[in-house]
Amino acid sequence: MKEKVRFAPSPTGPLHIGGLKTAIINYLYAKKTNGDFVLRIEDTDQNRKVIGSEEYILQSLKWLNIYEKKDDNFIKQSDRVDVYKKYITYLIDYGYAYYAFDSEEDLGKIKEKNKYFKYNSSSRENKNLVKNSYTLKKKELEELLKTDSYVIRLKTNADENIIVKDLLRGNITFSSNELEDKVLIKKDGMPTYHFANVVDDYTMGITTVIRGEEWVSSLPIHFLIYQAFNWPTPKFIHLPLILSPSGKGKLSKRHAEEGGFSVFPLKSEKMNIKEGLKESGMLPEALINFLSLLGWNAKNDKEIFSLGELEKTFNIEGLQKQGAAFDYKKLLWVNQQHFKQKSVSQIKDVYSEYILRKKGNKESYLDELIIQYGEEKTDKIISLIKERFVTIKNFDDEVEYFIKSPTYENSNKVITKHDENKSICIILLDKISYYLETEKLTSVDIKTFLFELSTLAKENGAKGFLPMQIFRLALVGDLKGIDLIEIILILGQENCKKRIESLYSHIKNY
RNA sequence: GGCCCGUUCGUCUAUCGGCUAGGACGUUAGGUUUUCAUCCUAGAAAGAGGGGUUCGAUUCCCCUACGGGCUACCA
Repeated sequence: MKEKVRFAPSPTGPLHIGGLKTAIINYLYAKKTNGDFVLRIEDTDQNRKVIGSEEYILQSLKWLNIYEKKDDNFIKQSDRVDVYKKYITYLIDYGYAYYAFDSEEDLGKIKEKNKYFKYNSSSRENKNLVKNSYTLKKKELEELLKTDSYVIRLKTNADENIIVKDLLRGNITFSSNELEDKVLIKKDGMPTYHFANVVDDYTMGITTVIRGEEWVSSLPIHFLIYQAFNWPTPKFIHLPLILSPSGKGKLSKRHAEEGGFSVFPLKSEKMNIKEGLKESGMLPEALINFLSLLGWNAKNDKEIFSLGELEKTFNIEGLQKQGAAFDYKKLLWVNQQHFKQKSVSQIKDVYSEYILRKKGNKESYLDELIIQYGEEKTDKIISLIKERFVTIKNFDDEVEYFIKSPTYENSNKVITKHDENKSICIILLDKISYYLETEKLTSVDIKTFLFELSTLAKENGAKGFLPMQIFRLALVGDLKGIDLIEIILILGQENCKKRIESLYSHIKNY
């Protein structure tokens, strides 16, 4: 039978890496088994809905390149209320579910008196405690049903062992006495997660349910619903949770807001996330790579995978049982590795998209480079700097000194106010200036010249690398950046001359 | 508190009873690079504790401890 899996987020906020990981594993499982991957929006709680988050989820998955909405791969629970109504009728008619009229206040009071109160076989028929199909007289019941102010609960039996198989964890045994008669249909007529989930998974033909570990405890409830309908259960895989970077507790929405663990920014009346992983410069393929390896491994030492490689290599056997802490530094490293594999034109695409999202395409250093240096030289620059990227944010830093004349705030790193030091620096700057006037720049030529300068510096009691430092300082404004000779060649004679003069006048005023 | 799940370097993990416990991130020390980044080499760093089973347990079983999840008319 063809496999079919689903990713079923609720639109209550941004997609953060926990949800992302579940989505990715579902996707990989579908790919590996040649099955289908569908999205289901679980929006049965109208109160917690955050406007914009459904669109947000769609965008995130599209950005990751693992899902695009079509007619046959998308479902929304709020559109299916009639379906749930139809199925709940069956459960009522056959005695698997019943009406209950206890208000939330009533139940609160009961729990206040008895901390260990459970709404199940132990209390269901207690007339002094609860109001439901079992405790009310027929007439009373019919009257109350007219008010529409009731919930429908699942009827659980006493003293049963419920054994459910999880593909990762094996058989898990629950005692029905520990369960409660969970609400299936809420007072507002909407189904709860438990009910909608089972009905949907069955009617959609889901073969394997892959979801987070937080659902293990409601597994027996779901199992009982399948049993009541006499439906076959799908296979279950409960993925370990992603822990907060400290390793304590699962990653929460709070972390998403504070730590940038969501995909995009999201602004709504309920939350304001300013920066997502995308804005922080992550590549989608790197994020997928990193998240897949958080709780899964290919039983070898390979760390860097393309999406295609993951699709081929993924298997259930490599899935981990214990929770894994989110390690931002390792994500950065994975991101860097992916950048190294990018071509120049890919880098340009990534940057353009990044800057468009960030600044609405204003202040694009890529555009600026092309204006100042032309396509060919721009490509040359990118090929030289891309090795150095950890995130796409590095683009601006690496390129800035090609675009703007440097300020010399950091000149004291090389040139001190000591007369001796200052005077040799001035001599060297003079030499460089003269050289730039007279010589034509070629790589070999510059090398020879720098070697001569080095000798000169040493003769004057300075370090041999001082000329390089001064030259770099003049061009870059700091002791950083790509190979000096490359910088000289890219900037060209005129630019170099200007910057040398500029540094010259700067230190004269020391 | 109850129920369920889990437990190998700081972190992610390998090991399917033979271990001098391997790799990766991070970290430390060197080296390459005129600089920064990269890169290279080396180092420190772990099977929670106690019982079994076994010739032999990180590996299998039990107990304890610790961590996590759930305990809503939220998902």
